[in-house]
Amino acid sequence: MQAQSTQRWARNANHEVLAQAFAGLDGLGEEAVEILLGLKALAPAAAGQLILAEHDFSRPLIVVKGWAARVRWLSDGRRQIFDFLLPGDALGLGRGADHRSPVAVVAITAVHLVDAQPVRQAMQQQGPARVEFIDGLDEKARLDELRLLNQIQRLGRHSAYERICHLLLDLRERCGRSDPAPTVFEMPLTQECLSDVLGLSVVHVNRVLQQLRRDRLLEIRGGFAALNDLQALQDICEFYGPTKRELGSQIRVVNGPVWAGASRS
Amino acid sequence: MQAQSTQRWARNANHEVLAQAFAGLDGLGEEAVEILLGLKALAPAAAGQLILAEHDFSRPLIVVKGWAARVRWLSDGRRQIFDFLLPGDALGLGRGADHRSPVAVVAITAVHLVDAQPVRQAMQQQGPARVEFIDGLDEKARLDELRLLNQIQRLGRHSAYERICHLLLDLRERCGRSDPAPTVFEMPLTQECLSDVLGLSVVHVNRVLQQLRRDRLLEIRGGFAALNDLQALQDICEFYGPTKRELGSQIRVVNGPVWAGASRS
DNA sequence: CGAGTTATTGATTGTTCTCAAGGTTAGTGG
DNA sequence: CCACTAACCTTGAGAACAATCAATAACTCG
Repeated sequence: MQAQSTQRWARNANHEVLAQAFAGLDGLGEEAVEILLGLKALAPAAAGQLILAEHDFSRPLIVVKGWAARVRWLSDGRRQIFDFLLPGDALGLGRGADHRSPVAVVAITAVHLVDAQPVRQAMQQQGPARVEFIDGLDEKARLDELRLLNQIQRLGRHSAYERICHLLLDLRERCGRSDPAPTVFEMPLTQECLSDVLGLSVVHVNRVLQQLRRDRLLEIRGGFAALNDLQALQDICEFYGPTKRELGSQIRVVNGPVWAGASRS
Repeated sequence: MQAQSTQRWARNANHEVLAQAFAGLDGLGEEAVEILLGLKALAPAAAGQLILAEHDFSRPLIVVKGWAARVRWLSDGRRQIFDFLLPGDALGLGRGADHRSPVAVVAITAVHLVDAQPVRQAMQQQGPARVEFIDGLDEKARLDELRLLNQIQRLGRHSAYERICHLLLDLRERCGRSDPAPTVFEMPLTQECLSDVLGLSVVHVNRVLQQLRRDRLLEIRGGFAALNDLQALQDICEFYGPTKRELGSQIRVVNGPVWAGASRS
């Protein structure tokens, strides 16, 4: 009974969400989609619950609903959030031997998960789904890396003001799957969460948010974020999402020196 | 003649360095090693030269000698270094379609590179080397991600003093392949470089380095770093390298709440 | 309504940045 | 061998940004 109902639930889930874990529907064929639709839901994690502890073996999972955070604690209580897992983000789908997670994963809102073990199995066997999954994960891994790189840029070289703009532009792209992404979207992060992603104190986040509100750039209230002036926001923090695909020329291996005088810090 | 001499150079290169690009020799068989030994050297990049521009298509490369940095510039000249490429680190070996690099790559010292295109080809064909390369890259990707996560922790929640300790412990593990890694190792980064990885000003890096020297913890001079008290350094910044494999229990998907009162920021 | 979480405010302290100058070192050509 | 140059490192003073401490207000949910 229970197993059946959770399975039915997964079947009813929008399979587009699951396909996001492989960077979209494009590359997935009949068999792969069938595997995804067969994935079984796990018991939902309530807000605040630990989904995976640091150093634990990670089981393959895909988030279908809710927000989770990848996080680490220092011994004195300082906390760093590395990034967020949103619907369509996966965990532990690497193809190597079982490994331990370098970070903990915690539910921010209630989080619905499906067990992605069948996907891993399909990737270890021959079949059309194997290559599709591997390629999809590869593309997804590129997006994940880009997100970590953007996070490093925020923390390393952005002011508090810029950090908040940059993060919210980033989240906007991930929240709104519509095209163009909406300027108002659901964003359940508290100021405490924001402070832990952005490496700031809660108090300072609060003050900078007020400043941004006064500047009529963005507003966070009641679990929603509203970006009022996208162009201004982008100019402030030089945000370029994964869609920045203009520029760039031919393959170039070695050019002139570029190092000198480049630092402003 | 030229092609022959560059090829001979690559053949003479320690093939253990190349195998590092796949997380070591363990998983590599006869065929894979043969492919690695056949890789052709490219013209070396001088210190300061651009190896790959941001948004350019990246060609598969492996560093066999020297240090490079993955870096981005903001329009006002601020610079962020994301991480370093050391001998045995690869670039553009993802298996997906050709893609543009999200960051620039710049030589810090003179850098010797080999063209890893044959590796990519081997990964697209059937054969024993295919799986070995894919598995090796997978493991390597995990180490790369760990490095980015550590970098985020440094920038987000560490003081300047802790950042420097943490980075140097990290670099030590990567520089000394011997076991245990030596306490003195070659480390060609200038204080300007350090400031751009660590999100600090050059002046402040200089002052904190002096403090660390006075505290007899570490010393950087003449292209070498000396870590005088590993235990103290590790205690200061809670550094855990990729070898931290103790702890951790069984697979655990959902536990009690852990969120409350966790923030110290 | 009441308890707990989340947001806001003020005052103060501290870390880190900026600007500006001087010193050191290593390499180069005469 | 020495003057010269260009990186690189060091130092001081002042300012800006963000953290901390402490308290109060607003919201949320049962």
